[in-house]
Amino acid sequence: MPLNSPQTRAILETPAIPNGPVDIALTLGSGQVFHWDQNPDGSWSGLIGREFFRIAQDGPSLAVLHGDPATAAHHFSLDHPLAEIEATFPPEPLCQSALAACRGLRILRQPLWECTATFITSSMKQVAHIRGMSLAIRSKFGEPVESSPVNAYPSFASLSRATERGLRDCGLGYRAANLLATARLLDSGKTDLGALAAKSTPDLRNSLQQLPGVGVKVANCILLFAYGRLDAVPIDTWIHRILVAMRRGRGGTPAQLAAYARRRLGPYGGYVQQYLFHHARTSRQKSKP
DNA sequence: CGCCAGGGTCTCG
DNA sequence: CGAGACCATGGC
Repeated sequence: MPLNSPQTRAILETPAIPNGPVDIALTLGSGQVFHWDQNPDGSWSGLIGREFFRIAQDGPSLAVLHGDPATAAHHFSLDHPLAEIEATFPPEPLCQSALAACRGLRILRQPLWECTATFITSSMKQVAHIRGMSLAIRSKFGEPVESSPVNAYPSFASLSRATERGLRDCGLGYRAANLLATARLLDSGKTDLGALAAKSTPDLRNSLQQLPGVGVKVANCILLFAYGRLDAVPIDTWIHRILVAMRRGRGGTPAQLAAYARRRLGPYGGYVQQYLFHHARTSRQKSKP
């Protein structure tokens, strides 16, 4: 069945064109989210929360073949003004080449708990490993979703009833205790991730860092990928190296590099960071400087 | 085998 | 505040 047939094609109510293009492969493959699968026909299957979606690239926009188009448009942030965002990219060659390579990559709006949990498991793990842990946790603790091969990510209430051993069996290692402790803290009601959204970015960052397993880097990932704080810049090993290169080899303390990133990457620093991260990871040559 | 991966936490100056 | 040790796991 061709993607363009009227029967299988559901055009988004809100065209993406006015806000710039969206590239689904770049967006889903850039290490923000870890459970989507590409089908033989090129379309992508995955869950947004507890709903199953099948989505294909359709020119500069998306064709939602299964699922609610409005939910997809919100998740893929089709309202982000991409042309305006691109215009804020710094003139540095590193930033401009990343921009040229990643046009259409959008920062997703992920469910708060799901994003928090997956990035708690992400520390000192490669992207492929994070995906493996996400799928294992979904399979072992998550609930099945109609027509989806992948289970929904388990709620914190559900995970709070898990055991550290059960989570270690999903490959989490020492991260298992952190994920379990955070699930139980949220289940106690002492912290409400949704209510935290009213806070300023610095206050929200501090609140997130109270969760076991959430330091400044993971907090910035949650700020960027779930709370839509587009100026938040997660500094992992890749971005650290890039920032040092932009400073012509001059290193510095984490606080100094964070200040430099905030000053140099601008109001959409999270976007710049994501383009730099994905471009560096996908264009690494066999020879390194 | 050694090294690295989207780090956090604790301890000690 | 800043630096170091330690924490598991898997791929290359």
